Amino acid sequence: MEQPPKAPEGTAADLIRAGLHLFGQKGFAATSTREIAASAGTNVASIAYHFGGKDGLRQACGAEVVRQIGAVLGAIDAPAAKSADAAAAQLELMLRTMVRFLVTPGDADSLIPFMLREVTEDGPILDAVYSAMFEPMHRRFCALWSAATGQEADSARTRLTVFSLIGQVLYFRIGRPIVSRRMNWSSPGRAEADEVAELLVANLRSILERERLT
Amino acid sequence: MEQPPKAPEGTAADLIRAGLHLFGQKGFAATSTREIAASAGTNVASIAYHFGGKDGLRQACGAEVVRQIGAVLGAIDAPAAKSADAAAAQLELMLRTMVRFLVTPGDADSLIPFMLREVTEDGPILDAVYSAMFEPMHRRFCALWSAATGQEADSARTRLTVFSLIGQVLYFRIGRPIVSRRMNWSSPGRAEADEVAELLVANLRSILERERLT
DNA sequence: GCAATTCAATCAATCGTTTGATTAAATCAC
DNA sequence: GTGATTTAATCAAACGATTGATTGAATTGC
Repeated sequence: MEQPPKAPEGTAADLIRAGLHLFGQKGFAATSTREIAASAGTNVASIAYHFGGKDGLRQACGAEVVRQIGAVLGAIDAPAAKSADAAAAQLELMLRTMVRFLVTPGDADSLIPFMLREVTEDGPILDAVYSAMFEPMHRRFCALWSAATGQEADSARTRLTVFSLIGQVLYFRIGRPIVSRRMNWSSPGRAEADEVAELLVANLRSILERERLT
Repeated sequence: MEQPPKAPEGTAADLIRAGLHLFGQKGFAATSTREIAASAGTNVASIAYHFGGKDGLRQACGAEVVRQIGAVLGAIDAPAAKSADAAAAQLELMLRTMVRFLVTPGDADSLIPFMLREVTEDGPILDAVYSAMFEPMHRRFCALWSAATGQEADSARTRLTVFSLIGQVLYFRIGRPIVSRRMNWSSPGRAEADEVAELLVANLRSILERERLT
């Protein structure tokens, strides 16, 4: 039986929280260990004690991202859809969940900037997060797409189409500073997230209808 | 008459080139002035002499991005499309151009990581680049969309739809490390870019058909 | 009492910037 | 035209500040 990794607690957890926030906001190199310690309400030496050093804390932050996202993902882990329509409905639900999670300010505010930086860095953290998170998530999406359209689940076309669907969602988070300016959003809330979600679901339906093998 | 801003030359240009490359690759804070100077084949003091300091070089890099992208954009600046079909064709062309420019390795290799970091940073550089580049580009896209569908050009729906189209393209660049892993691309070349372009054009057509007011 | 943590203090290394000297080209006075 | 002077540009060297890491003592929880 697969045990869910335990959540850190105490000073270690405080340091990870501070690290996720500051690394995501200012970048790894631009964040000093003293700043992290101050934000966590502890001493600099705690970083070396708990994680072996600044790089160790970075790794721990990556693991914490995997853990948290895994918890959210595991909650909506549904059994394989029986019919094409059920699969399509499940795709829509996943899309809405993603949009709400990504666009609405909340828990993800620390996770996403951190991960975004790790992706552009393309370092060792990304390797771990990719195989633990991105790939399984993408595979599940592809399987649903296959069930909904009748297309091959691991054809290049299917994989790219799924990326194009995910890309639509992610851009509204990654490019949030730009989108907010253009839309005159001071800060995207629930209403704005729903507006985006409705549009992206409509896009999903249009693309899905085209790809569907009748 | 609007004069195109002149391209820097000499040591200043070398420093900007090195700055774009290193800032984009490792981040602003993680790049030392000595490293930049060495990469540009000059002395550290040149940075302060030409740009007033490290921050000045960062600004100059932002201006250079605007200049280069502006040059590419100005070249394909077409007159307003006459018919809906012509507008749709022009949208497809712009999409293909964007995909090829973004996905294929080349000149944009330094520009995009740099801009991506500036966007996540949401600093003063982004303000300048947004009004000089992102907004005009987005407006033109919206106008074309309006001409192709009959929708209102500056409705929230239109603006969001255009973002969703741009998002599809950008994700294939931003998430390139992830996409490449999943697609087993060692490095995306012309063939891969065309494959992506064809898919995204097909998506464009599907969405456009739905939004078209008959 | 003892092991686990946290602390203030300190370390060498590196950071961005400044300095004064040096060079070659441009400008000036005549 | 020509020698004197100024300017633009680059350089090695050094500046104070800050970095991540380490140390040994103090503190905590049991």
